[in-house]
Amino acid sequence: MNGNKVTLEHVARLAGVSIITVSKVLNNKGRISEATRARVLQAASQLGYVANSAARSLRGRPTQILGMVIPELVSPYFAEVARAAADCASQMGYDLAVFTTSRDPERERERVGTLLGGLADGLVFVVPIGAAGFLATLERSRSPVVLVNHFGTPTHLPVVRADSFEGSLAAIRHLLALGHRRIGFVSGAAHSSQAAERLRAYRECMMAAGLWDEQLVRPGDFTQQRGVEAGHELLSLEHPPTAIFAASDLTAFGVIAAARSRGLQVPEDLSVVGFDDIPAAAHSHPSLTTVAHPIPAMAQAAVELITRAMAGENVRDVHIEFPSQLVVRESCAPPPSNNRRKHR
Amino acid sequence: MNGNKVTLEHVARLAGVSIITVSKVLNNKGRISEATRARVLQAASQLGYVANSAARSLRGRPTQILGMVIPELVSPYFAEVARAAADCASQMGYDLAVFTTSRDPERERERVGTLLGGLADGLVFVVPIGAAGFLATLERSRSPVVLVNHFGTPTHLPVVRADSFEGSLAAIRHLLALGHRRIGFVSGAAHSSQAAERLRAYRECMMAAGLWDEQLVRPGDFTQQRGVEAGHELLSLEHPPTAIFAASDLTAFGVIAAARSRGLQVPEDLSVVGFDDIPAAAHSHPSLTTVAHPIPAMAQAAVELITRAMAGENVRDVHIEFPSQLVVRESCAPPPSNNRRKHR
DNA sequence: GCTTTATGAGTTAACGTTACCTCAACACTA
DNA sequence: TAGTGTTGAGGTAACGTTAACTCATAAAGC
Repeated sequence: MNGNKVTLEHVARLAGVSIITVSKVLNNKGRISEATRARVLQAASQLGYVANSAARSLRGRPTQILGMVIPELVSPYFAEVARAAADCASQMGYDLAVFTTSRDPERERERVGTLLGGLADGLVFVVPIGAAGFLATLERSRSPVVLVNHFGTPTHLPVVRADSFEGSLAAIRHLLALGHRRIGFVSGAAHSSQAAERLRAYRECMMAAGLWDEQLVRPGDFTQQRGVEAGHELLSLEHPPTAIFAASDLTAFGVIAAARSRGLQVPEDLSVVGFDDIPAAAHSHPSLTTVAHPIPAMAQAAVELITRAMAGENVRDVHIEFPSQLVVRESCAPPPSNNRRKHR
Repeated sequence: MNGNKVTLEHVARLAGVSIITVSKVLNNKGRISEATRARVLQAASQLGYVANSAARSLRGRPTQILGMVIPELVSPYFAEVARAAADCASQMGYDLAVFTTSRDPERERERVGTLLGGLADGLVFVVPIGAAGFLATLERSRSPVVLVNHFGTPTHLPVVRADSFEGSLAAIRHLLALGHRRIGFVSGAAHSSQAAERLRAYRECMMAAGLWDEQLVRPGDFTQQRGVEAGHELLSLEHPPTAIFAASDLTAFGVIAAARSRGLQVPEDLSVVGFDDIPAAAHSHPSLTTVAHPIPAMAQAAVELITRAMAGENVRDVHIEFPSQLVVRESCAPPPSNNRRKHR
């Protein structure tokens, strides 16, 4: 692997001193004569010595590193969370080590272990899916951990999360208020608890309004590609929807692309609502009506919680929930049938 | 810090076996009776045991982790690089540990040490600024390292980078071809070698055309906020520019915002070119003409190089340069004075 | 009944680093 | 001169884990 690992011993031998002396020089500890110091530094530099942090952390030095385990960085939502957390951590004098797990539970467990086993002083765990047994283990280990967006099994671990239900409800009600009656839904990835919340809000609202139609719900996976496909599926229905609520902004962009390729105008012929409020949502044309999580505030809360936990404060059962909020922009309008009636 | 660290010893004591036996059970090595195995697993689970990866890596096990050291995740450019690399790494069976350094050279050195010192099998180092002595050290250490976007001191370490000069040249020539004569420039952060390349292209091109005017160059820092300020500065000049080339897309958005707040239309009254081609550039209104780095290809190349290096292949002096490319969209048009002349 | 073999468990040592201690040499004070 | 303090260096042990051994015990083969 690593051609020739340079250790303290190599440096010590070259400088003609003991290992301990080298360690002291490099850590600025103890009293060392200028001559020795110079010789050691010269030797270390010559050999390209880099301290082995695994060994160092094994000796119990705090690392000033916060760990973050997150499913992926590919989706803008997670990228934003990582960004915001890195920002907060940096402001508090910590560095953030971000690990992606590709949603593989085994890997997740490993990465969490890597981080808590000496590498990081604390851990922010962005939970993709309720890993019940794992969380219980984590809980018992009493390591400084904060869960972000955990919706599954109840836990005593501190949790920071954003509501998806209320915001989704607001989105559907917004469409209903505009006069829409056939409202399609493209869901998020099957394993996501956030996706489940969004679907639940859609279902409850539509059922309460007596507008529920199973045909109007299409499975999705948060991606733009799937948005295109699902958009075509919905718009090919005998009674196509006049509005579509997508479980992510990317999916919403896909739906819009599908609509355009069929000659439909957004929002004149089709209203579209997304979820996430990624930066592109504000810059797109038309700008996208969407539901926003307050990501910076969430990251701030998570980092603050973890530092409090590391300081020894008891944060058991601290649960902080942030509201989601409908951001009305340009991608929604009254349904075309209403307009026609008006014009006649 | 960590309330009660659970080690193999604790598990062993509870299960009534030796430390080694526990290690064997948890690693599926050696021959263990079913009864013992069950007891050990039960004890480990009960105590919430998580292996200390520092100790483990100290014993020389490969970690299947690639390290990435990157200045920050806040700017979309770096976020995209991290995303793309995580994607590639994941496809090759590795996880990516992303470290941000806030551009602090001391931290940078530390993080690189952390990663190479046992945590990661290899390192992708996204270089913010030429840290000459550090790179020499790294080079001598013979660790598997790939530099991304290194432009400073020559090195034998493998380098993957994207050109900024040619793309910037193309951007300025595009504006010249449209008829612009007064072209403003908002530079990137002072310490960035990429920013320097962009400025160099602007200067050489404008000087060659006999259009150089120092007033037209404003210092920037890649941010949107600074784009707003610099935009106002440039548009307040006695002879304001009819086009502005910004060293980043965010800055370009800032310039556009400044122009709008002064009642100017883009691109009718002011043409704007950005740099980076962040996702929002395609979705903005008007969509942004910009210069793109082929980030996915770069990430792919970097990850491939690092895996080759880890496999023992000699990658000394391998330098791969990707071209930057002008992406023409809607934010540029002929200057208004030209139109007037035509109309008269 | 004795050797061979399989099985399950434990021992030892080492990875690279650092906290804590010891120790030699020398320069002061009383 | 003896005692005290300062300076510079080295020694020992420990962090948690695991590879390579060793060693009992019991089953199988002759």
